[in-house]
Amino acid sequence: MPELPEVETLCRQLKKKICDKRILNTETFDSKLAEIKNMRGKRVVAVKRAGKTIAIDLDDGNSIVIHLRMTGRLLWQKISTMPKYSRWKMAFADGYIFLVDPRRFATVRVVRRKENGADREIFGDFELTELLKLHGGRKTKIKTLMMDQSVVKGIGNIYACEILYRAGIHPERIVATLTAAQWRKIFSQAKNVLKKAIAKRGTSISDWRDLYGRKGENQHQLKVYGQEGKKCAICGGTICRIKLSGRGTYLCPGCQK
DNA sequence: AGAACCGCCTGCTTGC
DNA sequence: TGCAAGCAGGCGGTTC
Repeated sequence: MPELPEVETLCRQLKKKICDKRILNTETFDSKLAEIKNMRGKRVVAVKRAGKTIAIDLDDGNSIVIHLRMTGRLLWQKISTMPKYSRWKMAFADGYIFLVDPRRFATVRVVRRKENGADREIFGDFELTELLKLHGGRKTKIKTLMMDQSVVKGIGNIYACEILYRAGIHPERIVATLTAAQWRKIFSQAKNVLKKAIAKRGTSISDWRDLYGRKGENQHQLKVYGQEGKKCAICGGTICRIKLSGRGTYLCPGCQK
């Protein structure tokens, strides 16, 4: 599922591919997306990521805001042949971008653009002291807090597991009981893990592909996610899987207390 | 207010 | 082999 590194990968590729280009046409193939107007004639002026959402800024002051949710993909093709599970497409002079999504969870909206800063962005205006002031006393579990997009944007299930493993903290740890040192560890590992995943063009554990249909390379860096039953690289213990508010969660019981 | 739960979806896996 | 049930999960909305 696309999280911050995957969406960042797509945005960088989109920027190179469609910036300053005119949209010749758009077309919807899914009744759930019937509301989207035709963006014919609009020129792309910027492509920006905010958390897990992609914003394609247009020259008329509107933005096409895309959220891929679980199984959504954006795919560049030179030919107009529709890939399986296509739900929407944009046509450019030199090719097409298809929104491909078998589960139909992905959303596309056209909104009036408002200048919003990099608030709650882990590589933006994010500040640990501010987060602690707002949420430091919460009774919820740390993994749940990390995945709450209103707290910090971009972290999903895979990276939450990987960050907490590297920080040596149990996903069910209650937020209010974390020490200052542990908070710093989580924050620095979050930046570290996400930065490395961006460099590897994302994690293709199931169906993530980039704009050109290629897999990422970060799945080879995973230490706990999907590694149930395997040996922990640090302590030699066995990686286990638990359910945390309905979501599959991977950890090393030896390293994460 | 804050935490937990539900529904949206459909391909894939599991079990009989 | 075939078919049904169960599973996966981000996020907005609802409930407790």
